[in-house]
Amino acid sequence: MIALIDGNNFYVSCERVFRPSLNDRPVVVLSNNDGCAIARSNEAKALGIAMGAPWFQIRHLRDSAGLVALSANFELYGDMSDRMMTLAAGLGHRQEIYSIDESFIDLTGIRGDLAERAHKIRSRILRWVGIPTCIGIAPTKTLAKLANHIAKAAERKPGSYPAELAQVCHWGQLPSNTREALLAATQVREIWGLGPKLTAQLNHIRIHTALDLARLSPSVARARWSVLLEKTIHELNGTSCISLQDTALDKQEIACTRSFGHPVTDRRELEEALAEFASRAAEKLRRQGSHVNQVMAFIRTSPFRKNDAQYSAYRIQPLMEPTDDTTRIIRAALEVLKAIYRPGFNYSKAGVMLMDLQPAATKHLTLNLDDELPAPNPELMLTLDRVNDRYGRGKIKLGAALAGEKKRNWTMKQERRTPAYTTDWHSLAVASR
DNA sequence: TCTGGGGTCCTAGGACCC
DNA sequence: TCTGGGGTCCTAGGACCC
Repeated sequence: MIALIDGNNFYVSCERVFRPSLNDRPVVVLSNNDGCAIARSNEAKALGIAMGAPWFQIRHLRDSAGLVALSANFELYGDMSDRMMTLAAGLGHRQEIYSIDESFIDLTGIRGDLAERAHKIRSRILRWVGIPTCIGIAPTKTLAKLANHIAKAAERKPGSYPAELAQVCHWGQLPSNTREALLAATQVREIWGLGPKLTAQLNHIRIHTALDLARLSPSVARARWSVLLEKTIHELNGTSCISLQDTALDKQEIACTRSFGHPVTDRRELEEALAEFASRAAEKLRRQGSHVNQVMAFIRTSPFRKNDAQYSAYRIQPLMEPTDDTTRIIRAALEVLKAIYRPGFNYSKAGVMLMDLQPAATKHLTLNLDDELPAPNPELMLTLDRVNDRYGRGKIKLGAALAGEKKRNWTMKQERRTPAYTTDWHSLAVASR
């Protein structure tokens, strides 16, 4: 059996731990730039706020419905996630951390009543970390996701599901007619791995529910669509095809991309933004212990500004030799900008991606293949990372990423950010007497 | 006025080989 | 009129995830 445990409305729940006054109120957490809602409390969902709803479209609910909006505070969420995951691991012997708020846990070899055990872990996480969770238990990952989905729905809408399914749903314990009824009540779109495109195509051949899909021939699914859909069908029928991945693999690519707080036209400003993104990406690269062979950079206008002329371009810059040196990575990103920049556009977004990564250890000899480049400087990079780890991100930067005299239109808007309660001494909550 | 960011996997098709 | 067959590797783009 496999369990899927995840935090309910995770970002909102993290904020509520430190601001209990947000309980029972409609709350959303906004994406970078305060652009759109990326987490919603149950009360906010009840107001009809969709995932990804632009803030300017729902802002009126502040006055009419008491909606509270907060800027995303990823430092806080990451730390709360670590605490939650550590306790969740107690469910079984192996854990796959699937996202910031979800993990799969292998329950093989665990004796006793699994649902009871899940309830215990759940209340421990609630008590010690303050995050409410739901748990699905099933023989495959796809069914565990589905069971988790049911556990949440049963908690949120008590009338429409059997009460014992709320919070913890143990698929394996359900009678087969109940399982069938639940599959029939689940829309195809809600199944893990089925997005809008596949859903539309399946609906077209009159497959609407999880039960319909479970009855589709796997080989037909493979021939007409792909091996992914074939696996999903097997998984819905209880045959495990997607294994637990309990050791985190190195990233195959590393990206840093941002939308700008205001439109940017100036080339100098784009240079500054790309240099900053390249630096951030290089830090992630060194933390993973990898070297990069190709640097991709892009700039684009906003497709939402219908009256603006549109332009979007990217290019991949191969490096002379694999490196983790910020200076070289910035240089490559700026080479790309030189090639793709066109004046006269309102740029709204840019980014740097590091592709074709390899472990740093496999590089045996260093050739200085390009005389014009300064030699890589590992000591400088080490110092840079140490200082920034200790005193906060971006305290020291290389010249290209420094602000010019101009105002920085490209920086993010974050007007409603809460403090980093758990990772910054100066932001600790104070208990007053 | 105002619409996120960071990933993975699969497939089709082209280049190239003998 | 009619112009092989089979294989590998790589890449761009699509679809999906949270």
